Amino acid sequence: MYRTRTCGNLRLADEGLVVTLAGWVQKTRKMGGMTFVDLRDRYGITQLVFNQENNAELCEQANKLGREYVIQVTGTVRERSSKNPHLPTGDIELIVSELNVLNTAVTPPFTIEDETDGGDDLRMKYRYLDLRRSCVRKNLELRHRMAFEVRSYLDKEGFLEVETPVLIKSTPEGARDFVVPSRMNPGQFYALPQSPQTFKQLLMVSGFDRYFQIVKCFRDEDLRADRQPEFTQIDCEMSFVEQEDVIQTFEGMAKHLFKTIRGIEMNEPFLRMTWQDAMKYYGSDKPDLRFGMKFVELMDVLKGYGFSVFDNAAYIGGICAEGAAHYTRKQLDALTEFVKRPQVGAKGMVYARVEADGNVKSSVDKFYSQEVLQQMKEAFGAKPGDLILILSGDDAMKTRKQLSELRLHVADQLGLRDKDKFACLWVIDFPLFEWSEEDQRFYAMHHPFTSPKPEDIPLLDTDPGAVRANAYDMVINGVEVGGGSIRIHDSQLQDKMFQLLGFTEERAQEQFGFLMNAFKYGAPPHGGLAYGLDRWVSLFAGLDSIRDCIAFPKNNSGRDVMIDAPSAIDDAQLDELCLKVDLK
RNA sequence: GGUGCGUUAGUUCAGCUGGUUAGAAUACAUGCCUGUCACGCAUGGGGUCACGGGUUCGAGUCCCGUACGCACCGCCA
Repeated sequence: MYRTRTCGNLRLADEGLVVTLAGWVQKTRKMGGMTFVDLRDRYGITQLVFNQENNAELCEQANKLGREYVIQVTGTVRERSSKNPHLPTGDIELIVSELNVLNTAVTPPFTIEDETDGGDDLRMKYRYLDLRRSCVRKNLELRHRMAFEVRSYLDKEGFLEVETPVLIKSTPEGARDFVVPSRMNPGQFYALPQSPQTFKQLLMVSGFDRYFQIVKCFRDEDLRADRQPEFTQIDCEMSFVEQEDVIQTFEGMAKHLFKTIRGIEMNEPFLRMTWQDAMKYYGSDKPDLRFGMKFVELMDVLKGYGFSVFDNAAYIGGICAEGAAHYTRKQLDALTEFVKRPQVGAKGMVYARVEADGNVKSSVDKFYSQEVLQQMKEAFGAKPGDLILILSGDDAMKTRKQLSELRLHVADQLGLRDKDKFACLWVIDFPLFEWSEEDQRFYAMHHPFTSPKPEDIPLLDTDPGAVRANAYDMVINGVEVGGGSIRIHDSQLQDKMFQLLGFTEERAQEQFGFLMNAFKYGAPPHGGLAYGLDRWVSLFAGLDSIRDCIAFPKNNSGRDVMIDAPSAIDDAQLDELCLKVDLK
């Protein structure tokens, strides 16, 4: 037996016990006559003591230990004379009587401590060392516990976990596919699933009724802090349900997670907001509701006073930052620079302070009387000490998105995005279609299997852009943690959808014939949802990037810098697959 | 495809308007130290200043390009 206890669980009550521990040398502190060694394993850190007086030879051995040596020690648990309140095991130490070096280690490239000196790049290259750090390990432990609670909740609700294939068929809609060449079918390719969407719908046709799967999905698109090329979804589907049933079931799961993982009881139903309102009041389909700063439209108030920027605008809107009138000219100029960055794209920003006497002082005073400015103040319900920020533009949707960026930026500056505060929201009634100027056609906003709201079905022929979908997203703190829809289960309606999306009958048959055929054999009404596990975990862990809750993530350009993938393959492999690489 | 920031010791960084031998902290090595836990003290080794080109009497520093990293826009049904 390599060990009888772990480095995390010895306490004062264990005093006098003779135990054997095994782990990694975190640090040695040589005091001359005595040496302290911090021994680390997955469970914690235990201090080992070697004393020259007791055993000179052993102490000499301990002095030769390097960082990250793997050792096994046997010794007696003793109460410390000077305790360390920062460690759970800080009341005790191990008086070592036997030391066995199981393996040596070269000096690691960064310190393996919570406050590491290593940069992200280096940590990813040596991820196996990074994962020894307790703060990273804790994220994976949290991930495990969350996945466990998800299974526990869904099992109790009667869901079955069913695995669906990873080698499937490429579809042109949506994200780019990762593809895998087939050796046995030369010139043909599998695609990795962007989601198990069609399979879970087929399972509904098969009568499985309640399905879920914690499953890897793949999208070959550019990455972000919250986007990896392979990511994990909690994918769910239910039969004989309406939107309300799905929302209730998965709001229940969210509450279960908040309760079991974070100890937060959420008794109130989550807020719901239509997509229209989300865009109108927050300029985003995933508004962060931890704070206010709801948009106020100012077309009626500020138009027609000779300020040409506003007079020619298709949209004028603003936000009110409570108590932010202390912003200096320099800070306001920086905000203007922020909105003028190409990533935001506004032309400029107008600001107005509400002063102590209630008067409004704005950057465009010469165009507006105090009377008009007071009307504006009323529109916001602004108080003395508040700061009003206004954007305008000739494209209402674009301007709202810019205002949304500004809102989030100001909230960050004012410290309003508290990671321990959670604002949960359902965004509902998404549009069914999105018009693409570039391709001059409609695309499905969610996916082509999303059903329209029954009352909007007549609009399919007259005004497809106005059709609302039975689709819903769950948004927490401005993060889209999941989304879903009630699906089309009628093959004729599905035909019509493909038609509107510009599919010829042949192509629809070729791409999705298997699903449409299945629907002819008695498809039940069904719908579902998929949660993003990585986003849920990083939200609960308070992380800025989902990378830190993934054991072996990809970097910004989709590379695994540890194993150095992707990589070229040799000619024999290419020949076998009948492939030729032509790097232009 | 685009924008911004960055690349200097094992690591994290400083290095101003170009000017002797490129620094600090930490890590590492050696020695001292019997209650440390960010131990302390002393000494020491450690650099292709990412790469290529240009400007200049002279480039870590200025300019152009490339590569890589991070964040973002486009993209992500």
